Amino acid sequence: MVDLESLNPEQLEAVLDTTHNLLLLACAGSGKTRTITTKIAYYIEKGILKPWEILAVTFTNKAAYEMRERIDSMLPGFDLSSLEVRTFHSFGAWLLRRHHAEAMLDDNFCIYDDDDSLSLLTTLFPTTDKKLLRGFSKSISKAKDLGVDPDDAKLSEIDSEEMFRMVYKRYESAIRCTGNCDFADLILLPVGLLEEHPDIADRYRRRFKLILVDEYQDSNRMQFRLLKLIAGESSQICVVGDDDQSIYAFRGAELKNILTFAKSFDNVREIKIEKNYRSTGEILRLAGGLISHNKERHVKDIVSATDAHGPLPKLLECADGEYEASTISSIIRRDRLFRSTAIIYRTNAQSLPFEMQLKKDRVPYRLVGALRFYDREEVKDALALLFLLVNRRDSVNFRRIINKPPRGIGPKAQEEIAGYGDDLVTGLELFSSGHGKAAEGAKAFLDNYKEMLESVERGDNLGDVLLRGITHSGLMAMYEKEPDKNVVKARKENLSTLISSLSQCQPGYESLVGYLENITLDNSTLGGTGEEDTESQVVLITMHNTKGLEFDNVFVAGLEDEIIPGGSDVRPSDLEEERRILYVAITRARKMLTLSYARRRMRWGHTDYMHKSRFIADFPSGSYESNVSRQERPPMDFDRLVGARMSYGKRISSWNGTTMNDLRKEENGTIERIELAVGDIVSSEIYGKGRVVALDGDMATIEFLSGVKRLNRNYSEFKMVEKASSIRKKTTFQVGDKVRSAVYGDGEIVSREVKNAAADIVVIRVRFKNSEVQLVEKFAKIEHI
DNA sequence: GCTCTCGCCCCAAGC
DNA sequence: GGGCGAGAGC
Ligand SMILES: Nc1ncnc2c1ncn2[C@@H]1O[C@H](COP(=O)(O)OP(=O)(O)OP(=O)(O)O)[C@@H](O)[C@H]1O
Repeated sequence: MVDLESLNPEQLEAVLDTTHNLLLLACAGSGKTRTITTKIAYYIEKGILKPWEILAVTFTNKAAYEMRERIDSMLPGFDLSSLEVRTFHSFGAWLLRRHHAEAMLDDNFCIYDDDDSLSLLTTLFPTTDKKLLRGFSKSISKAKDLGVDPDDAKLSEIDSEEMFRMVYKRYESAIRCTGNCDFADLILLPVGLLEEHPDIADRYRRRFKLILVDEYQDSNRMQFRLLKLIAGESSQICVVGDDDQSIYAFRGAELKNILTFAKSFDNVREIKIEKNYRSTGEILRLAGGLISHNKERHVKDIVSATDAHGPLPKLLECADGEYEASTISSIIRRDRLFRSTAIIYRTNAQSLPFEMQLKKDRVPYRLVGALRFYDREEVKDALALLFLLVNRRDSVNFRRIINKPPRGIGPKAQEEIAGYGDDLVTGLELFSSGHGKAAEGAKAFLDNYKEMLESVERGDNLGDVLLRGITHSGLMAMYEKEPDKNVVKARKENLSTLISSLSQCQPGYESLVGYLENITLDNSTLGGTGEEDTESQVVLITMHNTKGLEFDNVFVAGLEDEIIPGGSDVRPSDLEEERRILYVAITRARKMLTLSYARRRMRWGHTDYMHKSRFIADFPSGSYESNVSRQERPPMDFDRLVGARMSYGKRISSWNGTTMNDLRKEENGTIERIELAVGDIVSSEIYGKGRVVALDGDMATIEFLSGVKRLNRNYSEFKMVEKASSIRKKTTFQVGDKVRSAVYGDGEIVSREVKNAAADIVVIRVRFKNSEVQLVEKFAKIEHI
């Protein structure tokens, strides 16, 4: 039975309403995803709709998998294979695969990623500045996301470069020649297809009776048009989202879509939820305070539905990036946060110090995204052979692989081959009938190509086909020549991962095409350690990637200007988006939230002096606890600062007008120096509890669980846990004594036994109201009453 | 056409 | 720090 009991009234309404188009505009953690998942399961269980009549669209692949999994577990025994849970792009690919001829694509078209698009541009314009081409590549995808074609008058608003229109035009005709498509085409081409073929559109309109879109605030103009095209008279549309979580403007996301939903569709019912089931009140207060600084938003509250409370969020100031990583790692180890913990940052480049630190400290972790498996050179090379196998017009992959390893077929020869026509394999055959080194190389390449093709058609295991392919082509030998043995090893491991994943596919052509589509759409399907056990590994992830996820413990690192908010051209609208990105990261936390920033950070091989993020000022006062961890900071940072000012010139802009006096004020700041004596038990925010072993002027040597540290008392803050004097003057108890404990309440001593007189280990048993506990007398936190 | 070295410049985030 | 492209020299 699908569980409707635990839903709140609004969620229940959204699940049960079968007659309206629904807009669920609700805050973070309000159970939007849970609602639509339940709705799908409910419709299927009650027989309201068949699985194939439902289409659910998510924003990321991860979200799609999770949603399918949740539905599966709600409906054991149902066959859900015909239920479509996809990202917009994967849905587009699915449509195009079914109607490739009408869309003018190859039977076995593959999808070009951003790199491939850039390669295509490079072959079209070999003499044009690479940086310029990169910009064009971005502009082209932006134009396509907006549905602006090369003849559109508004094109110059996207890219004012004079030659852009011509570049865009030639790119479009070149990609059509390959029979393949790029990411933007996955939305653009289906829109064209359905507009030009009403009969096809009708089929899908009749088929999908319920269409749900998660994270609708991040849909773009073309995705909206696609949604309109597949929404039929009798279909019910249900979109859910949160305008405060719109973080994909850079990809053309338009908040307008969700804010004007009621105008775009008929018979709309809007449901709002302002209750959060995920986080503690403390976390919500901080998050709510932050987002309330955005002007362009629908003001809504975010209040705790469960009234859960927990520790106040913490803000850590760290001397540098490495120190930030080691601090976070030591907190993770100190509090044993190995389960359901994430370290979240703005850019992938920030993951490195965490990877190194966690590896050193033997904390199991999983890196999400980053250098994606299929983006690695050797993997792309090997795949290029396969791409060419399924589509002979794939010029991008042809050029990638034809002269790798070198076989004398340079740019000139490549032009000649391309001159024979779009079918590059036929071109290569014609070329190979000539003479010379290049023709010989072409023959060798063709032999391998044909051998691979035949073995796929024969039904050989696909992994074996690839292994033979990369061996005969000389790719493998080429990688082995690399002088750095570690690189060789890593490459071989990656190739072997690739081969073994391929060998698990069904043999044959069709299955190969499917495999290739899958890996382009979802880069995360392979790679990493292979262990998908996120629950017991610390997850390293970007803010964008965490959308829709949740963790008990969240560290948000790198809260510095020029990281978040990033970039230097801070337009107000960008700033609001940056604030939303941080808001998304913060609202992933269920119980514990720790924010951190570094005062200096290594970037591009030199040290930058950072200023803490301006967003920190947006947090309500008292909503977080700033420990200001100054331990490692040399007392006089100013000399270095002045040096930096002179040598780095404009880079000092990152100080954003902070004056020396501000710094000094901060420097004299809030350290409260407490009296210490040898033997005292103190606690430090960074290192946890420790025992003072020596005092020497300003320096205190303290033994922490993680090791002995020598700290300057002017720059380190401690809390007294237990004075040594009070430890010595410890109380003893007698059987029958009435005692009080902060944890257990009042109780009575029932036994007392000296276990080891020399070490002063005396075990007492105390009976409290609800329990009986055994304690070591000298450590017991109880007192006489 | 291949390979090695020098010097440049680091703008993201995602499908 | 490092990846990458330009250009020299083979
Ligand atoms: N009615 C409810 N009772 C108890 N827990 C709930 C309820 N609704 C949702 N939750 C829990 O709240 C958490 C957040 O739910 P969910 O991920 O569906 O929210 P969301 O609105 O999609 O969040 P976000 O927009 O931040 O990604 C989940 O752990 C979910 O199980």
